[in-house]
Amino acid sequence: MGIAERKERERADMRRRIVDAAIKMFVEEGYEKVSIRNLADKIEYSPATIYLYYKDKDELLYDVQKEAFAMLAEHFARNLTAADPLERLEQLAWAYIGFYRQNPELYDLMFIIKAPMNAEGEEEKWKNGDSAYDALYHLVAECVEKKVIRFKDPTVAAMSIWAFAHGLISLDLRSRLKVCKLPEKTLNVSIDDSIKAYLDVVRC
Amino acid sequence: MGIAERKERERADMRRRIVDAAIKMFVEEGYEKVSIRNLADKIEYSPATIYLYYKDKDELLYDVQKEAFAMLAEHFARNLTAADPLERLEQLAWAYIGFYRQNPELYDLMFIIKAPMNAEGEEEKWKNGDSAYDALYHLVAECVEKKVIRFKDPTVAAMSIWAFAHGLISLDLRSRLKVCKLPEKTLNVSIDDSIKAYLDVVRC
DNA sequence: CAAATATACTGAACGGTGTTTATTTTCCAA
DNA sequence: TTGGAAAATAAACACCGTTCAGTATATTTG
Repeated sequence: MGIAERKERERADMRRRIVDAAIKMFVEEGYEKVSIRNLADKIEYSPATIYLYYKDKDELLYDVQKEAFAMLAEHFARNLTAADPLERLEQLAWAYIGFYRQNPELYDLMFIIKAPMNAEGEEEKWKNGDSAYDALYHLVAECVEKKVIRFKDPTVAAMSIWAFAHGLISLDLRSRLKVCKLPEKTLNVSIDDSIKAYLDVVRC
Repeated sequence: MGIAERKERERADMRRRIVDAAIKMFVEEGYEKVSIRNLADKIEYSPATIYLYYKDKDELLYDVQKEAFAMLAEHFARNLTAADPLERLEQLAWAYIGFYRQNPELYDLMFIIKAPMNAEGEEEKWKNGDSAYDALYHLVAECVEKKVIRFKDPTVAAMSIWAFAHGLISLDLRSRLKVCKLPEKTLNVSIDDSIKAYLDVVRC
């Protein structure tokens, strides 16, 4: 009777193996190289086998995205140490951009690439981003309540702050900041300066 | 001797025909459907012919992107009417998001899709975005100079404001704002509210 | 005007993608 | 040991961007 349980365990193990290989490929070789065939090669199975464990590539990427968000959550936990909410908000901002700089390909999957959002049938939810957004929301809500930032509504504040950071990052990731005509060397500096300036503007 | 000129004109005409068809397909069918084969079908030539006029798809999309930026420039020209710089900055913000709502697929090509940035050899420039960025920069610089916004440095200010608007739009375009748990109906309202709140925060 | 050459175009192929199906191999219970 | 279920796969389908050999058309030359 332990057989059904073992089968289930083996199934979970295989899904783990697939997702782990995919994460590794994302980080080491980039999104473009993560094809079903390359992935199958990496885990030494045939491409068709992957479809016994995932209904399509979108569903697989949804799981990879989930893993990436778990990494972000851990990163936040390590870096959000201050007691003061405003200080913690600054730590959140730097942790966020720090995560992007360490894992640009994963950032892409989490916030830009369309594929993983096609999983989860019919606009139900998108649970993967919940933990990260909740962390932001509750922190921002505390800042609004204690009147340390110039926003009135916590939902609007959270959306705005997130949008600003994501906007900067995604323009950088897609080479659109070239237009600002800054020497390549000083571009990262300018991004950091923009974040500092934003925090100054937002602060009460 | 008019032959060389006519040949050149015919070549330009063909490139026009290709770009026009591509723009049409972008707007009507979306990025995914714009394949060389579909495009060739649309203009009633063989796929190989397109490669006589464009070295690869990236170069073609670069020209489509250029066309899209021309449309944005026209959109700005129609909507930036106020004399007061702060008021004009608000008009710019609403014109920007208005353009996105009218042409989400083109916005994608202009600011998110990687392909067109692979054209133009070796990190030379990215001229397509110049006119739009210049419009933003000069307006923001005027606002900084006249001390109507809470930024000190115009470059940082322009980057920040652009990043905020783009962040909001690109999160919306890629369905990441789902996480904010707002009824679909009120999501657009929230985006508008965020922009209004941002303008309030930025204003002196 | 005819022949030679340059130009414009295309059919077919190459190597890649995600995905499906028919078939084979492996495992486990009777 | 054998029959049937489960797991894995080889091969194919329908796409994709791109290249190349070959054909048809237009132009220049003798």
